[in-house]
Amino acid sequence: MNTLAEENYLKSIYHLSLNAESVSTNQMAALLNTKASSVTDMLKKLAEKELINYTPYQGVTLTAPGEKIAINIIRKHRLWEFFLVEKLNFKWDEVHEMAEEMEHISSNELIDRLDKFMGFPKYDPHGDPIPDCDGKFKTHDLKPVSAIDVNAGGVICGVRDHSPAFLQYLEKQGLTIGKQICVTDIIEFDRSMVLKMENKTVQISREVANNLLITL
Amino acid sequence: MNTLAEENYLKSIYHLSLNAESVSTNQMAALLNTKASSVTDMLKKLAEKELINYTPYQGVTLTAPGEKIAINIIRKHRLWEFFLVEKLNFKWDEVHEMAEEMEHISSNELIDRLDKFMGFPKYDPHGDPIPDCDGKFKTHDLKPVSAIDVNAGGVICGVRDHSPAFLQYLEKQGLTIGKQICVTDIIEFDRSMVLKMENKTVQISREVANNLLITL
DNA sequence: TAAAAAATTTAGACAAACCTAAATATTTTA
DNA sequence: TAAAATATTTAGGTTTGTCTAAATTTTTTA
Ligand SMILES: [Mn+2]
Ligand SMILES: [Mn+2]
Ligand SMILES: [Mn+2]
Ligand SMILES: [Mn+2]
Repeated sequence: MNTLAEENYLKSIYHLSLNAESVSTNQMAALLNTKASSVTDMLKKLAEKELINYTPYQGVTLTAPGEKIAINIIRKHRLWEFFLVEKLNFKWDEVHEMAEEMEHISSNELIDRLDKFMGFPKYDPHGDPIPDCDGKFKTHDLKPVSAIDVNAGGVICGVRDHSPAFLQYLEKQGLTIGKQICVTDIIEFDRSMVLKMENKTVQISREVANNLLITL
Repeated sequence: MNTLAEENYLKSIYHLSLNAESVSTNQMAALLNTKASSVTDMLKKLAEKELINYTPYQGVTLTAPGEKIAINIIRKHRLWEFFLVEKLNFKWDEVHEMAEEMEHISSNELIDRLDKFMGFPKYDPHGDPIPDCDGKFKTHDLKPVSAIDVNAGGVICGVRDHSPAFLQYLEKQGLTIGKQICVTDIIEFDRSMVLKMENKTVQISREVANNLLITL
């Protein structure tokens, strides 16, 4: 099928496309921890296979077949993360690197059975939606905590930053998926936010508030 | 750590070493579906890393570190096969290729937790022993059915041939791991064997008898 | 035990996926 | 709107793991 490198490039293009019309060479190089010239080489190869639309200097978008492959990789990534947390008791900050490897196991039959084995979960441990075997999924409508006002609140349903450092911090504060929060104050000096939770109050920086997502 | 190709070579050397003092270049080329010259290149590389003992023209053996790596790959292979059969309901003839990929997932913590999740199984779906996290395992003392006499018998505990064709054939005849059998007759003409099982009788060729293993 | 046959290694290439440095195109800014 | 700055591509290499063809070593056989 496709090589591991090709799969990682397609997945990166998909992720970066969520925040912009088209994706630039440098964006990809930064995300993939590689050099712009290496990205250009791969873009030519993916364009040759008609998995991306590529015009030199103008950035790239996925074609329909390219997007299908990208979504399938993401499906595998998230299902394996769910497995690692729910069945093998890993913490949500420990699973990403393992899933980066496991997402390349090729069998679709395997992943469909894994999906069934776990009861067709809809969201991964970080709150991200898991595409079904046809690539369909719905995102709930999320807002960063930083975007809501005093006395408003909601349920924590996702994170923007998936780094272990951030996830560990949230865990320690009890700010995990499914928790109800309410903003009780915004400190004028640095715009940090005071959150009321079921049985305690925590104060988070603007930076943290930007990366913590809730549903209203 | 080691590349996927290196791991596959080490594993092959381990498997071939079970039937001979040292392993030849051509044996490896046949098993790995590659050319002898490619094998020579890799042997130099593995010798450089001190994972094998290699004298040109004289074949190879694993060093202690090389064997440790090989056994760990085999541990992963067999645990994933067990998972696929016991948890995802694959048949024993369907899992080998998937496990060939999964055995290269690098995390040992993952495999140790998988082991625990499944209750520390001792044998894989084909009857092969699963090394524990220290690389230790014991093989039960097996004989091919072809080596036993009329009126002798035992319990099916392994296979020598892991091909889907052979495994499917055994499945169809009910000759699966754990079944009790007894040799009731050996046909003089072609030395095929008649086996009595719990509630039926089957006749198998010499070829099949050579590849079916039992404990006495 | 010397030739023939077989096994193995060496030499020289190639594709994939990277890299650095140089060239070129695009965008920003004065 | 022309420099300057930035982004991207091209040119030329490297490493890994493969290949074919040729050379060499070992084993078999007559
Ligand atoms: Mn992840
Ligand atoms: Mn995730
Ligand atoms: Mn197997
Ligand atoms: Mn097996």
